[in-house]
Amino acid sequence: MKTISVSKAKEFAEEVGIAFEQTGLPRMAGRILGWLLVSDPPHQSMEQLTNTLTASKGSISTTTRLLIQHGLIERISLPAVRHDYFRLRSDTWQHMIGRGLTGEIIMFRQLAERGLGLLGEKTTANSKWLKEMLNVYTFLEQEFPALLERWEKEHQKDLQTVKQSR
Amino acid sequence: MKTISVSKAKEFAEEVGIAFEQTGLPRMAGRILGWLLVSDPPHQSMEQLTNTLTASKGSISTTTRLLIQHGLIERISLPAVRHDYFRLRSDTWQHMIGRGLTGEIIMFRQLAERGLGLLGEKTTANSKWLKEMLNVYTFLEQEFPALLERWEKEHQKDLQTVKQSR
DNA sequence: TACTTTGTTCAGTATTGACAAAACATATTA
DNA sequence: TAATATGTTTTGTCAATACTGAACAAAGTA
Repeated sequence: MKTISVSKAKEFAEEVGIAFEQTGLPRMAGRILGWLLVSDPPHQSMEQLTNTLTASKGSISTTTRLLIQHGLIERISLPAVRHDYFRLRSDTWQHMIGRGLTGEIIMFRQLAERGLGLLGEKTTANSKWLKEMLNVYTFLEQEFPALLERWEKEHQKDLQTVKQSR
Repeated sequence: MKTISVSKAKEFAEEVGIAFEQTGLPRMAGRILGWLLVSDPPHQSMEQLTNTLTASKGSISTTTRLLIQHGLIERISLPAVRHDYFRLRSDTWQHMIGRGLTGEIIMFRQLAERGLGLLGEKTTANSKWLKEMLNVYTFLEQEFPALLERWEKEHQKDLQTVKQSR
């Protein structure tokens, strides 16, 4: 029976921190997510978070609120327990994808529109370029959700397979 | 005949700057891209860039090099002209997509793998979650290029339509 | 060879933003 | 009401980094 190494888990939390920093969230947000991804149990109190991540209460408090607003984690409370716990939401990856990928697609589609609006009716090398950009991102904006739906369907099958193999 | 407003174009460059900042590039990189998207002519000298963006030579020099490395712009030189020009590459949007969307997909797929590696064989609430995450991002990593190829095919058709309508 | 034009590199500055620490607020138990 | 536990908000500090400005390099012109 292999027990998970806490120090390795902390390293992992740091890595996730770096990764999420690249997506625009504060590093601490990624650290919390990273830890919640591998912590046992999957729900952790604020005290546990401050200890394992060696961060201040204030930082954890602010960042957990941010993550809750983004729909990535949720606060849970147990009866007869003073403090709350945080855990990943079951649909966190949907939100991650929506915030990152879908958000970027929409942003660039809007930029292309604005740029074309500036150029007006004139057809220049630039307008040709911008039209192509608008074209791609509009396409992605339509097709990307369809792609995710396709995954969900295939995923349903996977789950059934898992059930059968029990 | 509507002439493009320079001040509006500068505003646009600033907006693109903000947008690209969110994707991890320096703001100045986005400003340059934004200006090149609407400037007339589509190729601009370093002096023109320093003037319109009110930025220092050094900043433009450093940032154009960065953009060239990323494959987003290219340096062009005209015969009998001392200075060089910069312009968008025709395949810039492919690089934008690759850097942003594809990169993010790969990054998160790798994170899920690392997390699962940490948990080992144990099946917990977390491992179930991570497996799902790995599942989605692996799916996206495979299907996203296919999606782009599909666009390119449909795009070929568009171009032919344009030719016919001339 | 001097001079000008063009572009790069580097040192210093300024700005941004994440974080810690402490003050503050709220609620629970005694 | 006092005392304790829990969580939030705010203020200040520090670090990262984009940017400016100046020194420097290279290459073309007189």
